[in-house]
Amino acid sequence: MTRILVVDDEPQILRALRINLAARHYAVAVAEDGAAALRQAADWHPDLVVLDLGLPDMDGVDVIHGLRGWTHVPIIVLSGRAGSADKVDALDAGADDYVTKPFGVDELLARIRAVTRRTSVPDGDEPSVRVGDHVVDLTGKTISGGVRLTPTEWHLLEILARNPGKLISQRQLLHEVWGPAYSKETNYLRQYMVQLRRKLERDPAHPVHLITEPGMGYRFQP
Amino acid sequence: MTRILVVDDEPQILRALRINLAARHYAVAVAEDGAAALRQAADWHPDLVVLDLGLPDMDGVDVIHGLRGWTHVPIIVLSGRAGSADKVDALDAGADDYVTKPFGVDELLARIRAVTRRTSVPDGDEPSVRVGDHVVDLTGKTISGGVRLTPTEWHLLEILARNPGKLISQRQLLHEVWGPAYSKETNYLRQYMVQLRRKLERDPAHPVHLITEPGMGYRFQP
DNA sequence: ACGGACCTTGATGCGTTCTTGACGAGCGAG
DNA sequence: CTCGCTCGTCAAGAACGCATCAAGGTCCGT
Repeated sequence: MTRILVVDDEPQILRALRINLAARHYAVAVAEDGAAALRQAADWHPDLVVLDLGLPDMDGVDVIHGLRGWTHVPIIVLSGRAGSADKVDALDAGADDYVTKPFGVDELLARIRAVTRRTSVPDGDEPSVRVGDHVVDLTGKTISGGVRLTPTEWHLLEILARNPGKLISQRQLLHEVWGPAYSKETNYLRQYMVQLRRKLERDPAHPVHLITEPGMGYRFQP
Repeated sequence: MTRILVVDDEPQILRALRINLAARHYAVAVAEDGAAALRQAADWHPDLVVLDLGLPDMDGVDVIHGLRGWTHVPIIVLSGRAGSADKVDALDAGADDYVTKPFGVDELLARIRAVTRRTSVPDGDEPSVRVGDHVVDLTGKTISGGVRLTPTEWHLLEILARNPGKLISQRQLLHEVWGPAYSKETNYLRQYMVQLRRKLERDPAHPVHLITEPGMGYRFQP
């Protein structure tokens, strides 16, 4: 289920979007100001953010920057300002689309579909990877041999497996899985890497696929 | 260089876009009807298509379908029709964005940047350099031949490798890697240059790629 | 309320990496 | 020729990061 975070300070818009999105079977969370939006995004990891630029506590463009600092989650901006400069600023800050209020709900829904389609398609090219004796199906969330992973373990493994051979910094992993507030909690990483290795590696003490790069991060080696 | 195919039957729009895009260092091709657009896309493989829906020979939505049959190239639609249904049809057919005419050139350019940013990041260009017998991948932090570098070694090598052929002063290297307080500790540099050469150079005693410029700094020679 | 699965958090031991000092070789200047 | 400087090399203790174990804590369904 696609998770959408709606950020707006006008209750009627919030209400209308929540109803419409829920009717289309999206999971919806809402935030009424920029600080709450950033917190929600970090906690909940939405698949899409619908962001009103006119927030009470901070500039909408700063919210975009705050999100882009650690995630590439698609952002669709809503704004009452139709000026060209406003659009350019928001898009160049990292927004994916810009819709001028008043907007048609049908149009917004179509743009949501367009943006989610674009981001979900490239992911689907590598459905399964091999780790040791097991075959991991990233899309189906299944592993051969009766191995089961917890949600956090899946999240971690996915990030690594989608970048085979590439080093992923611990900072990036912590940001993606636990949120920006946990950049320093490397214990979490150690803990979960141990569990992943225990479940997937043939010899957990001498990992072949889930490699530690001391002081830098981790790497998935196919 | 990003290649953009512009599809429009109005000569003045074609002309304006061609000039503006060329000025931003995009490679531009044009087509004046749907059939030509499909042919051009197949031949030239553009990185982005800007498509006017009001073409003389066929419906714009059919052009989108024709493209989507074999490619996921981003499509930005231009249209004089502002109706919600038109937008929904085009977006659901596979368009990535929908801009209503008349449009601001700045806005279109920003939307082009937004769309290309999203599609080009996952592709991930792989800047790799050769040092002696080894191939160094700076983004994946990998080196051929099973060579491993420590974080500090990577940091140092990155600065040098990102400026091939250029002389980097010791002051600058120390400043970047160890911080402003260590501008005088040239022994650190000596220490780590030795290790880098030992790991990368064919003959560490007579370096070919990691060159010392006595009294000034170091240079990476590709 | 209870039990289990999952997530957080702390502590310990060990291997690697970093830091730091010292010494000799090479080189140009006086 | 000698001095002064910089660089390459070596060595050793300090500091750091990681794997691992273990113990709450939280949230869920029975």
